[in-house]
Amino acid sequence: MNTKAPSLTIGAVARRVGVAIDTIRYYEREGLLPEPERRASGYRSYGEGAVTQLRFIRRAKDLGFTLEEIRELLALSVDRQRGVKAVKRRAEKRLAAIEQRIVELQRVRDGLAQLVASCPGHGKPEQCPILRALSDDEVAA
Amino acid sequence: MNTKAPSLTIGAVARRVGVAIDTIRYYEREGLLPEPERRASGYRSYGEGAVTQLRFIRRAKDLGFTLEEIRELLALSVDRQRGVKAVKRRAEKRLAAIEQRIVELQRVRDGLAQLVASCPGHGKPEQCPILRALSDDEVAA
DNA sequence: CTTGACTCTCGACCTTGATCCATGGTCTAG
DNA sequence: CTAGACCATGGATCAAGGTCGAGAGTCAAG
Repeated sequence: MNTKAPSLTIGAVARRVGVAIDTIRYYEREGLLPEPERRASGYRSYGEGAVTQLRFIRRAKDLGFTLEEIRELLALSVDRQRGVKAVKRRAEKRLAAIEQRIVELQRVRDGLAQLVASCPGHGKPEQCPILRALSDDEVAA
Repeated sequence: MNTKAPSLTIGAVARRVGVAIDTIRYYEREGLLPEPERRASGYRSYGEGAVTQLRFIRRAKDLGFTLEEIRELLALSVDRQRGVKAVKRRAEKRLAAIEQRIVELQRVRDGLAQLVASCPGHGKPEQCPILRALSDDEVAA
């Protein structure tokens, strides 16, 4: 297996994940990343787990989760003491929120798709369905 | 048709559109709304067009456009002929981004749903699939 | 040992999209 | 006329999510 302790510097982690060093320290301050080990010099010393967790954060962020939401997601793994049941409940809550978000996005997508489909892509602005839909308030006048 | 000049105060516009007065002034500063007429007193005086345009901005914002993008859309909508085509392209781009986001969210949802389904909701933390997935790397991709 | 790259902390600053405040003028109903 | 809404400006503040710089210590190569 793997018996060696990798011990990456903050810069190495940053390069691996493709994120700024300052961002890593920022996440640490914000409680999204655990405080890492320190060398005698005070340098932060990370293992592979930190890389994984950081990637998780970036992916979640790319999906539109706020840092606060990500903090919650990560809290699931900290919940060990509070039991599997609590973890499962939180996961279910998260799942429901994600599904809700998908539904909302789909609604937006459908509306926009319809507009795009009905726009010829030329002609006068007054006849562009996209512009009309955006500005019309169906006051019928 | 309509021969009277409506002349709405900023507050009236705000109430109609459902937006804060400060937000209207903010949009004006940011160039999303044209500078309105002024009464002798200095009060801003708006016509129905401003209401329409403000609604446009809010709708576009709800569709996920940034204010910067909306500024562009507004500029384009004034541009006859070429404008419509550009507007459609922007809308298509936005649509693609939204669809991409939905797909990614669905992937996350499926993963999380699977975890939730496979977790008994009791037992030892080490055996909870949710915790294992979050703490280990989720190589599953 | 020296150089250059790297890291530390702390605090200031940035962007977006607003929102709030102070101070003071305006408008309208009674 | 007067009270109570309403509006004006300029600047401060907010929240999120970072980003940057100063000043100082550390590390690895030559």
